Amino acid sequence: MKRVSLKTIAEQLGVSTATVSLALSGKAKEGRVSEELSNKIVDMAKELNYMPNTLAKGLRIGKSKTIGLVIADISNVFFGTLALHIQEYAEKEGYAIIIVNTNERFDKMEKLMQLLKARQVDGFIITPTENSKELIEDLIAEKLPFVLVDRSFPDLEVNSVLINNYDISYKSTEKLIQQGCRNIGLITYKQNQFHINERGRGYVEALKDAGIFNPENIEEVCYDSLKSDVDSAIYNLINKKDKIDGIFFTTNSISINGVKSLIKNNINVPKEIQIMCFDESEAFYLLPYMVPFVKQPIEQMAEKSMELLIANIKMDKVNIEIKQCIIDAELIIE
Amino acid sequence: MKRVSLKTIAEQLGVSTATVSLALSGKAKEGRVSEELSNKIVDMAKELNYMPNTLAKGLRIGKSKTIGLVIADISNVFFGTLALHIQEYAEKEGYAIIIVNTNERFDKMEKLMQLLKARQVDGFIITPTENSKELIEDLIAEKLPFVLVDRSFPDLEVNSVLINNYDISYKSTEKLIQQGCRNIGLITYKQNQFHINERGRGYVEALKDAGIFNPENIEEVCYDSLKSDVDSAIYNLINKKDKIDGIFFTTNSISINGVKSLIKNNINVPKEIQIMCFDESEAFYLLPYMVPFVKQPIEQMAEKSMELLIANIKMDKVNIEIKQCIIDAELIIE
DNA sequence: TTGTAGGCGTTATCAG
DNA sequence: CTGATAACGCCTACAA
Repeated sequence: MKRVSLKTIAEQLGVSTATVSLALSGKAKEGRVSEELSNKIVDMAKELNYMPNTLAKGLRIGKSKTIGLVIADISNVFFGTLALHIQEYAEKEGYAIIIVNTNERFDKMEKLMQLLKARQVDGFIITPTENSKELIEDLIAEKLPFVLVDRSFPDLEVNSVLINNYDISYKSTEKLIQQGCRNIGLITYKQNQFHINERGRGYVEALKDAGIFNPENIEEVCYDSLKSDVDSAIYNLINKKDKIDGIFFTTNSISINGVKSLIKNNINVPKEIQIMCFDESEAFYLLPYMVPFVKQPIEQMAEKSMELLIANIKMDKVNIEIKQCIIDAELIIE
Repeated sequence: MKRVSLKTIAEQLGVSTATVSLALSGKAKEGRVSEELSNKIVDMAKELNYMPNTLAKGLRIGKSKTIGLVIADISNVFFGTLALHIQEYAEKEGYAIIIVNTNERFDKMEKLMQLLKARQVDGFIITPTENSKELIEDLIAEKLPFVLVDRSFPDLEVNSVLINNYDISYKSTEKLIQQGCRNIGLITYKQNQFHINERGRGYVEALKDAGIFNPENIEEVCYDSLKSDVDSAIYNLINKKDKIDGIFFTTNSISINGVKSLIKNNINVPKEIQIMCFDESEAFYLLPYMVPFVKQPIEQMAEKSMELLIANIKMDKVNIEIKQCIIDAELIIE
């Protein structure tokens, strides 16, 4: 049972493939094919269950109608949700999504970008790994359309969709202060990514503005040994001689582990220590107290990313317009 | 800046594209191209940063080296983790993954399957939506390679990778009985999917074998109104005149919501009511007691699925061998 | 209004 | 050992 192609239909009807192509791509209306013939062709296509070969089409018109989605880890709920919405918007626009996971590793990202290029993706949506600026610069040099989401490089003029990391972190820390905290700790990643650093900066500035900043209250953890690092961080914070009364966590993974660790240490939240988390977690709803958190507008981020990317793809590598979008996150304290 | 193709290299070197193709696909060794020329070609390819066009290759050889992954909801951790591992195994084998989300809806699944077929995917890995048997039968009729994961249709002879749903559910319920429960409730989906029904059956049989089955202890909830349905289910269970002393939840989403609801109702777990959940959740680790759960071997499921699928793809639509794999889940009670 | 022909980038076949 | 040439399925000038 061979696949049915334009040729199959053409042969059945004794017409040329060109005519069939025109009829099926709706160009009959433009007076290119008679209505009668056009109808016959459409009927036959349906009868044979014809399905255009996207590969051939892509080869011919130089567009694969495919977008490469490069993320750190699709099993992380934040990225999973982002991917879900990106896929849905993409589908609406006729694009398919090829997903790849970098696991936060530069070498994987490099390899996977090559793979996606070889597949002639029309564009990329990327949450870049630490220190991957050069890979992004490659894209610019090659004039390939792309959008960075969630993360970016401050000194690179590229399309990006971010949240207001600094502001929302400032606001979160300020909230802790308003609620009476005077000695607030921070647990963040030891790394070099702009979006994370901005969160830390928001924390620092809020405390400085309140005149209660203490650099010793900052704990850094590593992605690869997260659990134990967070445990030590919490240990350090709760055993300071100046008693800590608040903690700001800069990512969802740190938040979950931090809360877990506080519970393990029998810390009474929020009486002894008040907290402020990044990202929602269903886990929080199992606790007897409301866990305040920064809610990222994931769906809008997905929508905006697709919008920017498709706009860029459409203007076809010429006259590329750069847009840096900031979408406000929301502080949920109920 | 035009893309570099075989032709570009051929022109630079004054040889034919055929020779370039042979050299680059490593067929020089087979004595088809002189080592000297072959080296020159490889060097030039590197210099020009040549990248084969997967679309063209796919068109030519009739294989896209792409696999369609059809799942319910990539933002669900279970599917996210599955997707992560599937992508990694696929990558190792030179395949890319196009992910689509059905949101458990038949019409979406139908549409998305068409989309994937048009993209000439070489095979499918599918977690089929309820009542989607006919779509699977279409695949069989079209002789397209595929594997069902997590879910299947018992009366269909197809490749599938499942867990031992009946056994592990029997075992879980039995465990509750051993721990002293005598009046055990069930919360499950009101639906028609084999894997879920098997979990229910395990529960029923374990109770029957112990002589303590009571059909009134079964509560059914709907996917579309999960939260409120689970709340009512819990309400019903805890207000029975024959006091419930144990509950078995058949999926991860039901488990989380169930636990949440028990907490809201100030039920003392496990003193008043012991529970048994499906799938791990980081949420469980925030609770002051160990939440027992059924741990699915997600990575092995991913590996096995890819293995089966690739084996099927390789034997090229002829002599298709069907394999139904059951991988044992594990009861984690610490 | 319809058909012919060429080409997108590859690979496979067959000569030379 | 190397090179023409055809073909994969589709689109699109251009010709008829």
